Amino acid sequence: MARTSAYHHGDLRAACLRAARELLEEDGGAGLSLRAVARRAGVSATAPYRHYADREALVSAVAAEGYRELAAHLAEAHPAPSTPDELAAVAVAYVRFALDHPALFRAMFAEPCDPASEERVAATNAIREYVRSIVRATFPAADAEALSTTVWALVHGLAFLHLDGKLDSSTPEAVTAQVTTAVHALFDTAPALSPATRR
Amino acid sequence: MARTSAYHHGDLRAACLRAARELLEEDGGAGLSLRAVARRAGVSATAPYRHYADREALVSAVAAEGYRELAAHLAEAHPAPSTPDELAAVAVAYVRFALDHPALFRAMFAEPCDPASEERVAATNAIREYVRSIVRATFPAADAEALSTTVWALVHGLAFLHLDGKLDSSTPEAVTAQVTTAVHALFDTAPALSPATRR
DNA sequence: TGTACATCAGTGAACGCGCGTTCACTGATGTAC
DNA sequence: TGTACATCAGTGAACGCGCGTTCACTGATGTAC
Repeated sequence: MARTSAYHHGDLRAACLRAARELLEEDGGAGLSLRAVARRAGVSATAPYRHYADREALVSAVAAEGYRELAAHLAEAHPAPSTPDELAAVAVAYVRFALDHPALFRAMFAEPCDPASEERVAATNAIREYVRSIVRATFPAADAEALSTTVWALVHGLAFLHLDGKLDSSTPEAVTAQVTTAVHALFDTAPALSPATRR
Repeated sequence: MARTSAYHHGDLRAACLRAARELLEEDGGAGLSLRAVARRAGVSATAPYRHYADREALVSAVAAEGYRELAAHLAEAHPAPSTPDELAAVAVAYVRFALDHPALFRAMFAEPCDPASEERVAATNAIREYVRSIVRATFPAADAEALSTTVWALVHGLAFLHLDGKLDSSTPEAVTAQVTTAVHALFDTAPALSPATRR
């Protein structure tokens, strides 16, 4: 900890982010106020204003962090997928992330995004590029632009429908099965798109 | 109007719903409070409590109405789709509905649904059944359960990504093109699923 | 048809709450000489 | 190495706000006789 004294916090900016994340996990999106964040960081209600212009700025920063974590989580599921099966594993990771961090995921997507937040725009572009590169690797012959939109939408929709209880999310296995089935429905019967590596 | 006097409103329940809808369209989800609804309905702040147990009950009623309207809107796009093209038209209608009523659509999906609201549960089941019946008509040979999940997720994901500005929604044509392309990506290259009626 | 009365659907004052944000301030830190 | 001073990062009181909800109430309506 760089905490140098009781007065000067050390790294309040990061502490606010951490507090905001905790509030999201515990109270859902409703509990995410600047005052609550300050309270949890053990600091006066106005201290965060030294680091964030206003509430919106904090929320954008949280969302951007979420995007980065999501990207890392996907990469962890498979660093460079190039078959439908590997792609399905990444899809499962995407949905899992949403289910494991529901309030964060909602904060990232379920409110109008402030286009003025460069950090946030950059982070979502990174996701988009990541999906595109996977599709390119998996289906070199296909129109990567169109197909990657389709893939992203399918997976994103699965995430939200699960999040909202429209699909059975009672066990991790049920989720995995549904996501895997859906991804295969998109690809397995599509010879024109099939990659060379397919069994 | 059944308005029988200035004191007794006549049909405050319906008026609250209408007011809530207007607030959603104008102010987005943030403006949807019981007090604002009462104000707009021209009634004291506490009058709505005669018709709704609490704020949550009102929101659920609004969401349920939204589901019913969405269903009607889809049926209008095509009463009984049975080809990929017709299904694509319904998909476009789904996404259009989301873009035309963003705050309503978010209220329907983007917050944890109260499972205690029977009206709401029934309405979302209706949507699910509707999607399933379309898939059954279009692909008699397929596993309707699995495929309808895939279709719904794809379309739902497209709706949300457009809503959040992750896809180009600048013109209705752009949206239509993207949705149509995505739906065809799912089906056109899938001979095993193709219906008899396909060209 | 007229009246007494129960019921229904409103009112309005009041409660306590947490919020975002401003402001003048002050304690701690770091830098120039 | 010591000191003066600018700057930085906090504080805490205060602002005005809108919210959900409660409560005792009252005006309007409808029904039984």
